[in-house]
Amino acid sequence: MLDINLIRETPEIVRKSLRDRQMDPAPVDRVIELDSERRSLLSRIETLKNERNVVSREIGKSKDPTERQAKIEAMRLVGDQISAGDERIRLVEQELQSVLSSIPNVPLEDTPYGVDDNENVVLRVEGEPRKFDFTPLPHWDLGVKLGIIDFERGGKISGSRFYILSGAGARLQRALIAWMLDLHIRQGYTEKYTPFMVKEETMFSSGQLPKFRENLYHDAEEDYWMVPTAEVPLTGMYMGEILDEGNLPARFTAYTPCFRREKMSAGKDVRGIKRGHQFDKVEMYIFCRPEESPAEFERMLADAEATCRGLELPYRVKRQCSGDLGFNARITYDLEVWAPGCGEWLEVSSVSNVGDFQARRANIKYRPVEGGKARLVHTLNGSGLGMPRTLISVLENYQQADGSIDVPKVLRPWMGGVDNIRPV
RNA sequence: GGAGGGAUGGCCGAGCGGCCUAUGGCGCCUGUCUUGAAAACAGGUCUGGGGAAACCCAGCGGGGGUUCGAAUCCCUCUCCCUCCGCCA
Repeated sequence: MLDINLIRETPEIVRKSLRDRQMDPAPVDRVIELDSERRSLLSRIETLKNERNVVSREIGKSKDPTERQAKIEAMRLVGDQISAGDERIRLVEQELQSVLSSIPNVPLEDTPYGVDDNENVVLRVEGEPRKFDFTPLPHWDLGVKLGIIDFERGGKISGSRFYILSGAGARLQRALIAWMLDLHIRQGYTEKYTPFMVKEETMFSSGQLPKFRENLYHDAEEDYWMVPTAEVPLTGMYMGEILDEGNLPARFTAYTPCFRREKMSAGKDVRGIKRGHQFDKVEMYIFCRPEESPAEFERMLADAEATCRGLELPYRVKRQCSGDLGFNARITYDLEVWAPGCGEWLEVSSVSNVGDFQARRANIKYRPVEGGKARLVHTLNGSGLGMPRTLISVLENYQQADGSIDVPKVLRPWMGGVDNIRPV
């Protein structure tokens, strides 16, 4: 959520942000109207409340029954006006909240302008794509031939966009998760194991609701929401809290499955395991002081890149253009790894600096050591990395002419001595 | 699932319709005293909103209600604790 003062004082910045994101700037003007209506109602009703408070106290002290009765009558009328006024304020505030919380974060000034993801800017390409002396297979062929991905039975038990990883495939993914978590711990993050189902309030805090309702799984009976990313419980941990400055920056890493309905991407990426309703991800998340968030952002990018380097996968770094930038983010870098079998760059990580946007919504502050008012923290999130796509890239990059797959060196300690996956 | 007990400021804890405009203690900050520290004493110490300011409004787990007036009474929900049952 944006600071209402930003909209009051410099609405043009927010209008431009919406236009750059290919959105209608009209909500900005609605916010301004509602805000001024709210303030004029407030000053009127609060005056009445003050009167009632003062007179009620007099009633308590008054000994004269006639005077008492007259004041009670008068205050009954004032009370009616207050109730009516409070109701109007409630409606105005409700709409204000709803409009305000639908406005996305303002991109950093140097964000490249672009209409959609086709205009994201490639900043760097790292690593040499491997030269094959045979035609590399896509993972859906490799997986089936090796007996490590079972698409048919995945579909049988759960429907489309589900699969079963089997034997060395399942173990390889588990090795990736364990290795990544340990890497992030060495990089200074604290591991968290969180609930995978959360309350509605938690979804709202991290900005998933109300905007992305369509993409979430929800248990109506118990009102549980299935997390679409670990960002949700990690943000939620501290909602409504004031943190000690001494604990900042606070860096966390978490493995969670992620559940997404993928309604918006119907028909896209249906082949293979690139886009499922359930996938695993290791996430990084940082709470920090506002002035250190740019440096933490660069650090997080480096930490995410270290996973690609460790796996020796060729990858490239892209900066999201204005039209592709996520709702919460001021700046986002995407990491894409090369998958030689399907011939694509696969997005395995998005690293974002969210500024105080999520913190305002979730009401997460810190108390400066030197005292004074609590200030909003800045939050950053980044995948480190998304599992199925990393797995795809590992399978496709490490495939051998004989159809087997070499296990990347860093993963071997988790593979029980297996360094090459062969057909079963 | 059943029975009972709780939820009040950073923490502990009083408060049971109007001297609560939230007592007291601990912690923390500032001052006095001291070479310095401790102790003692004095003052301060929550969040959000409105206002140029003075100041005002709201908040005692969440939501609703009764009343001129609610931390306090009523309804409801959530969470925590104890015991019983069931269970990976």
